[in-house]
Amino acid sequence: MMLRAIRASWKARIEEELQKIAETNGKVTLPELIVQTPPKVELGDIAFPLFAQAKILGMSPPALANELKNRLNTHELLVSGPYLNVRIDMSALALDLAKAIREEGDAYGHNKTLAGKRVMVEFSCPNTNKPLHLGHLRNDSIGESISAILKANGAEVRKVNLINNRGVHICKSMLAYRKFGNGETPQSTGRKGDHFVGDYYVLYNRKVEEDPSLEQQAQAMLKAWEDGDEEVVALWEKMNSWTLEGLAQSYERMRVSFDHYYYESETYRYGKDEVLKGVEQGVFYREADNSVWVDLEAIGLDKKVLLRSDGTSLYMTQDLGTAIRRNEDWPFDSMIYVVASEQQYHFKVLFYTLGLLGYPWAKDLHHLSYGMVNLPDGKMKSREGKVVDGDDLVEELTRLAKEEIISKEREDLVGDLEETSLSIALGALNYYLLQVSPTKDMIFNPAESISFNGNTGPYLQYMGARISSMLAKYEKEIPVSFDAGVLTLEDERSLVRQLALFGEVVERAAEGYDPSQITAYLYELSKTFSRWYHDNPVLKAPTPALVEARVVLASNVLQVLKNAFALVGIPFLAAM
RNA sequence: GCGCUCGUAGCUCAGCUGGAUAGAGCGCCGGACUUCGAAUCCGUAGGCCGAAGGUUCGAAUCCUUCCGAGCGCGCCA
Repeated sequence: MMLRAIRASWKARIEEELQKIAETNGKVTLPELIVQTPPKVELGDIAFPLFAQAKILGMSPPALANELKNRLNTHELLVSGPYLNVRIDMSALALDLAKAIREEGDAYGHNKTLAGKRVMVEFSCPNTNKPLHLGHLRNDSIGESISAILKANGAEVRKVNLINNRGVHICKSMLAYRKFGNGETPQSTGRKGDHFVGDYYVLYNRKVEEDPSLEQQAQAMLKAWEDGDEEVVALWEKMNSWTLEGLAQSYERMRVSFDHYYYESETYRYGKDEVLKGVEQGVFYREADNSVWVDLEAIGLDKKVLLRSDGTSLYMTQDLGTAIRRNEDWPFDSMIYVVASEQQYHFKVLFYTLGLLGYPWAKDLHHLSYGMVNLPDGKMKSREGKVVDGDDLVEELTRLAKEEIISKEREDLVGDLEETSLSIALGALNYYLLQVSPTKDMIFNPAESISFNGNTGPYLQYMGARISSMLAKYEKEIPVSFDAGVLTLEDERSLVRQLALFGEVVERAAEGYDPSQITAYLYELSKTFSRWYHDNPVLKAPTPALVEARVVLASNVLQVLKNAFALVGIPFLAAM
């Protein structure tokens, strides 16, 4: 029986007993028991605070706790002040746990709460006028992680990327290139395509300060693009492909992938018909100047325009259309937009407006809003080129990881030096970005992010590598049956308990759309393990029974580390 | 001005959705490698949880007000 079932059964037992006490006191209903985990292992494994029940029964909580313990009369219960705690039979749990982990393997900790649900996750959504920067990296980390977490909860997930390849900002880099490019190409300069195009975007922003007329020229270029001007469209296609090639390389290196791409150059046409239908349905209204509006008073907001007076569409219009189109392409039960918090208003309006149009799935749309990434000395400014470039950052982290491996003389141990260094870099980066709750703004401290010591991704990877290395020295198969009764240390108890809790953490992470639940869990588990492993021999434990039991425990920790790594983009390494 | 989000150790962050003495990492100081990998482990110091009220047996967590920060509030995307 696993921890959850054990808790439920104790809860039922104690509630039943409470009910008996209540009846003798002439009371009928008591509030449901709260189930908690005690802060320290010495206090047991399950805690039931009795404040509310004691109050109704007119007893002090400690008295009630003692009364319950006496009535139930088992050594597993202990009273700690106002709490009635259970110290469960850890060896039984350890056996069940080992069996479950052995049978489920990479799927241990997964569940079926979202089985049969189709969830679309949109993330990344880069512009084609510049390379990925740190902000995109946070977006990508969260997008990949939440997708993995939802899958682990049984959902069928479709990851989609919407490429913003259209608009006046795209024309700015095109304009600068046409004026100052001299026919250079990524090939001729050896510059990665997205950076090449990005350079011209920065150049535009510099030049426009001297020559404000560039603004109008960019607008004119956009008009020409929309009118299908051959020369402009050709330039657009050329520069777009440069950027997209560069982005594809970055995604591959950062292990980010998508099931489907949408392009704004197509989606920008969507939505107009839907808005017009809304006018017919009477959920939107038309002003005298012919513009179309939606009234948002019902959700405490003002009014929002959906079609311009000249009949052309807006950002909101196309997002309406795109959402509808996507649901036709791949009917989903819910959809998650991983987009920075600055667009909260937009999504609030979008979801509400889709509801007005009568789409039942509108209530299942979710904006996974995440905070800004700032630098210790302030904001990033992409127009000024004051950004932490994604490729550069990964490059630098990889270089430092490589140096570390070399200085420790582990080149032979790790096999592929490049690959291992990159894995460590990505582990460091993803962990750094995901350990912060998504809703919060965060400060990215370059000096700190490249540290591989302390509460970092590489620390976790190192634990995985050490366990792997130790188990490789164990000559025999990992035992299938063992005597769990010899695992008597508090840390061993704590490890078993934490491993058993993993599934609930996976659920919580999905419910809250919060990968930081997983990173926090990982650190706790690793910390407990490393202390235990530091203090206690495994292969050289004093008795064969203890060796077996500890080997099983270590291999269980290893499996759970791997499973959790997969949810937060930390590559597993058998050696590093 | 209005709306949303957020104020926790010097710095960067947790805090299991209202419960036990508020925890980590970094940094500081001090310990542990003839021992399964020291990218490790252990210890010391460091807090009026932005402030004041309120609800509650019980508040970092919920409510109100104030202070401070970020982001929104275009027929831009």
